Amino acid sequence: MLGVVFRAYVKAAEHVLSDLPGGPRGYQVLSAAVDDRPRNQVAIGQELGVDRTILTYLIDDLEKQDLVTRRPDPADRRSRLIVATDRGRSAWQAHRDALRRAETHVLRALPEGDVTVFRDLLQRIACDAQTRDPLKDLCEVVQPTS
Amino acid sequence: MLGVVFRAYVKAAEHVLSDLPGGPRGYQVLSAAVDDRPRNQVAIGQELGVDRTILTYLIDDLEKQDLVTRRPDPADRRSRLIVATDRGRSAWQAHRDALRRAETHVLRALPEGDVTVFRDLLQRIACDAQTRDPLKDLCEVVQPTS
DNA sequence: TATTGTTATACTCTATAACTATA
DNA sequence: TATAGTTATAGAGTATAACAATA
Repeated sequence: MLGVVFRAYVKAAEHVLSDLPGGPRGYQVLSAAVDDRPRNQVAIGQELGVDRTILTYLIDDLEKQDLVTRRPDPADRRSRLIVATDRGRSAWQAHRDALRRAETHVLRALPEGDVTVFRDLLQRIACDAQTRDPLKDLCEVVQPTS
Repeated sequence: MLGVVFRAYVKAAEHVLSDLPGGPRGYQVLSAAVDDRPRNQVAIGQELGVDRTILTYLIDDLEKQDLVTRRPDPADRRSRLIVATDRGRSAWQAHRDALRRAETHVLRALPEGDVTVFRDLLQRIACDAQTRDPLKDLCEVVQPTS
C-alpha cells in the first residue's frame, strides 16, 4: 500500500515538475537554493542523499536555464554556494504551489480531518525513521530466533 | 515525509529480501507464483508494472535456485505459467514473515492503535489511487488558472 | 496479423576514479 | 594530507527492437 501511494505521489510530482531540469530532484536542489542559508554542493548532496558528481550535471542544467547560480564562497575558495536567481525563486514558488495541489489530489480519498491525522502519523514515523539508523537494530528484529 | 517513510521501508525490505534473486522484485514474482491462480509472464509483468523482458532474466534466476518453475500452459502453448516449487513456497513464507517484522519495525514510533488507523488511511488512499488514473484528472487540478 | 517469450542492443541513471584548485 | 568541484569512464538497471513459436 505504501508503494502504491508513494508511486502515485511520485507520478504526480514528476508530472508537475517535468518542465524543471532534473524533475523532482531539480526541484529539491532549487528548494535548497531558495533557502536563506545558501549551501555548497557537498552539503546539498548530503541533504538530498545524492552523489556530488550528479549534482554537478544537475546544477549545470539549472544554471543554463538561469534558475540558480554558483556564487563563490567568501570563506572557502574551493566551495561554490548555490543560490536561486529571481527567475529560480518565482519558478520555485509556482512549482511548490502546483506540488501542493498535486498532493491534495493524491489524498483526495480522505476527508479533511483524516488528512490531518494521516499527516501527523506520517510525520511521527518519518521523524523516527530519520533519527535512528533504520538497519542498525533491524537485524535483531527480523531474525526468527531472537 | 512520504519519501522518508517509503525509503525506510524499502531499505528494510531490501535488507530482509537481499538473499532472494532480484531482491524485493524477486519476492513479488515469488508471491505471484505462490498464488492459487498461476499466471503467465505478461500477466505478472502487468501486475507488477515491470517489462516482460526484465521478467525473463528475473525468472531465470529464480528458476536456477529452484524457487519457481515455468509450467506449460495447457490452454496456450506460447505461454508459460509461473508456479512456485515447494522450496519457493517455504522461502516465500519465511520472507513474508520477516517482511512483516520489518514493517512493524518501521512503524514502531506509533502505538498499536495508531498503526491500525495509519493502515486504514493508507489503504483508502491506495485503493483510490489504484482505481483511478492518477494523471488523467490531475492536469485540471494543477493548473493555476482552471 | 497479433501475442508470448527470448535475445541482443541501446539508453539512462548512478557510482568510481582521476584530476585541478584550494585548504 | 584532506576537501570541493569537475570530468571521464564504467557499471547496474531498464527499455527498444528483432526474432521464433504459436494463436
